[in-house]
Amino acid sequence: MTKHNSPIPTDRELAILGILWELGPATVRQVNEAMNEDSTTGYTTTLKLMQIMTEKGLLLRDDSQFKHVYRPAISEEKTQRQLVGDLLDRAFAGSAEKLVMRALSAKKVSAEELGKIRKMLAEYKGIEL
Amino acid sequence: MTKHNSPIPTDRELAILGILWELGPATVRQVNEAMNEDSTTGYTTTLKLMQIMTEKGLLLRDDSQFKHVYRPAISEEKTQRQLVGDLLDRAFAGSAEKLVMRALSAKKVSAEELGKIRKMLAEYKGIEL
DNA sequence: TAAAAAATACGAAGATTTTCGTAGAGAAGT
DNA sequence: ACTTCTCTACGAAAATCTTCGTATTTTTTA
Repeated sequence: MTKHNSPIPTDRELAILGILWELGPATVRQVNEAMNEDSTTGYTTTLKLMQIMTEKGLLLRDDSQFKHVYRPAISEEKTQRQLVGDLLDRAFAGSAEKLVMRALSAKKVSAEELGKIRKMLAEYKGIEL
Repeated sequence: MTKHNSPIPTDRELAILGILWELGPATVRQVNEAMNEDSTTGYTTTLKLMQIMTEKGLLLRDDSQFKHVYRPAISEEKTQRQLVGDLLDRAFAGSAEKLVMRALSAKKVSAEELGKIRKMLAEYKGIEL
């Protein structure tokens, strides 16, 4: 199994990260309420998860106040790179082309978004040397 | 949590699928040996996993011979679409553009592959309206 | 300031995934 | 035929992930 310097978030962990990416630093209560717009998760469930994530190094906690405030320890960008890199290895034998192709058909991208992607790609200069 | 018509393969399951995509229909022994080029997995572990995958509908089994022969029940393409679609939802709030961007930086794509991707994208006809 | 409300800590149950040992059936070698 | 090797079946341990209940502490409210 692949060993990562920073751990790959699990499913629920990623849900929490997504909420924090959107809200910015937030309390357990805020995260739990955002969570419950979709499914229903007990407050202490969310709390426990966030405590574990803090132990794992996925979140940082400001506990100077009674209501602790959490934020991601790793940037959205890096986490996303990690996740997509992981998927690339595990399901696409490293072929970015195939992954892009599948992404387009998985989601029926609009002509507009397709244009944006083309533009982004045209401007994209490989990795700097 | 999202309910899928065909189940999303777990980590180990995906490893097995990847091997079958590469080898074509194969026995447990063959899969296990391919597996052990990376890590070390006991033979019965691989066997059990493949039996479970068959129950789940991820694999098809030809048991007309003593040595059963397995193959994926779902195409590589569809599985990949499912996986990337799932990641799109879970980590990219549905933005294909961001996912593509991250894929490029996750893997340091060569100039050559970048060219191929641009070409594929230029030829790609979005979903017609 | 006492009762109620809200927050954290923590253990442990439940669910899922992964691994393996053992038993027994079928093939192969001598 | 008999011993050995290989295969499948299957139960269950081990590991991981998710959920929640209870106890305790702090804040708020009446």
